[in-house]
Amino acid sequence: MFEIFEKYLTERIELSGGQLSLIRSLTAENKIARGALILREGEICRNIHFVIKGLLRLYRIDAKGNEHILRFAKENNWISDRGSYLSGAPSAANIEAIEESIILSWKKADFDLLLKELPAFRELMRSLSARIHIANLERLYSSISNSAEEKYILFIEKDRDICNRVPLYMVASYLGVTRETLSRIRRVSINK
Amino acid sequence: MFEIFEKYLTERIELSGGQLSLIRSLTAENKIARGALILREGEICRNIHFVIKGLLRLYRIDAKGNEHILRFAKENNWISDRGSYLSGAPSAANIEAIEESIILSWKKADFDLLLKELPAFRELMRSLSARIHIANLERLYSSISNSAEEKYILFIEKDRDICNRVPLYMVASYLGVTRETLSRIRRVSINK
DNA sequence: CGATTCTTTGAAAACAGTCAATCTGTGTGG
DNA sequence: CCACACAGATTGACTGTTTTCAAAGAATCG
Repeated sequence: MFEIFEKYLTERIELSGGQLSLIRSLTAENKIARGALILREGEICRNIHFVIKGLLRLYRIDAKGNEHILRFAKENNWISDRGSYLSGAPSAANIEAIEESIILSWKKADFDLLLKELPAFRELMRSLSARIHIANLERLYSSISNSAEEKYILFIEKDRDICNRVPLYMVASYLGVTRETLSRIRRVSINK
Repeated sequence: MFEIFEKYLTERIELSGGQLSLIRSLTAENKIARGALILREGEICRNIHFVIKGLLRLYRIDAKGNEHILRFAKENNWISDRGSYLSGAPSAANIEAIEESIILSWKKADFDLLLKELPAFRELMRSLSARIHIANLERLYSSISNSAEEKYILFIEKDRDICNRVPLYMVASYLGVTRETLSRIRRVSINK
């Protein structure tokens, strides 16, 4: 499965055989069962992950016991709780596999080594990080400026694939509305 | 005014006199009148700014003509439309001085040069960028999981200073509610 | 003081949440 | 192959929250 990641990398940056071997030598591969957690609230996020296959969600549980999904991660996406990963503080979030998934994982120390040794890799991470930052701002904007229905429509347009792969109550949780509200929005939207 | 920025820098990273001179030589200082825009919707954001004094806001105007504030920037904060700045695409946002402000500005090419030449500076920017990323995620979480009143309370706790310096309708716009709603929330909150 | 900008209020309508019940589809064990 | 259990989705009735629109009250500033 490392080959898929190798392809991901070489399509984006130039790496020598030796550099690829270095990366490979620090990479762990894991199969995650549907419903299993790779990060649990209260734990420190000590790894960064890359999704080879499958779909995961990062979510928190609020004081009332409601789940709120902050992000989905599918094939070719990176995932971790960045706050906890960088600060070493306990995470407030859970990361769960929605589908049976295959992921690659790196310990923070190893990943830092890669960033240090491989400028191109570091640059790739930086540009990804900028893109994610911008995407988050867009989502924030959508969340303060759009109605629930508009947010739903934007979400299908932007992430149709994810929308089709997760149950509707997770879409609702991602959008910040109840499942019932989403259900009613859809009833109306479909008749348009 | 560069001295204030110099202090900001030297409190955070080590820089030689020569390096500071290099930075200074590429820095432009500007005074912005209250209400003036330093970025207008449709323009490309070609500069990055550092606020020495004053307060600015970055906002967008939606299809119905409503303003939505994505962020405030006060003393010692950086501001630009990162999406437009990095991609060169026209910006969807405006940046306006809420108070008369003094800012330092760098052209993208010059700023890139500084990032390239000064590893410590680059590292500082990277860590700031990570912090902003995390703060944005928190805000997104708050926006999907909290009621309007909870968001308001969080905002005063976290940004009391800004809250006191801007008109309430801007707080409302930042929180994603109407001014009337914020007014009613406050009436209730104050009696608690 | 007068003009402008900002804030508050009221009443009605639109929107979203809650709770309880029902419906649908899927898969498992008998 | 059927029946049942289970997870997910929908519906209805009700409640609560937020918006909208229009008007009136502060506050600020030249």
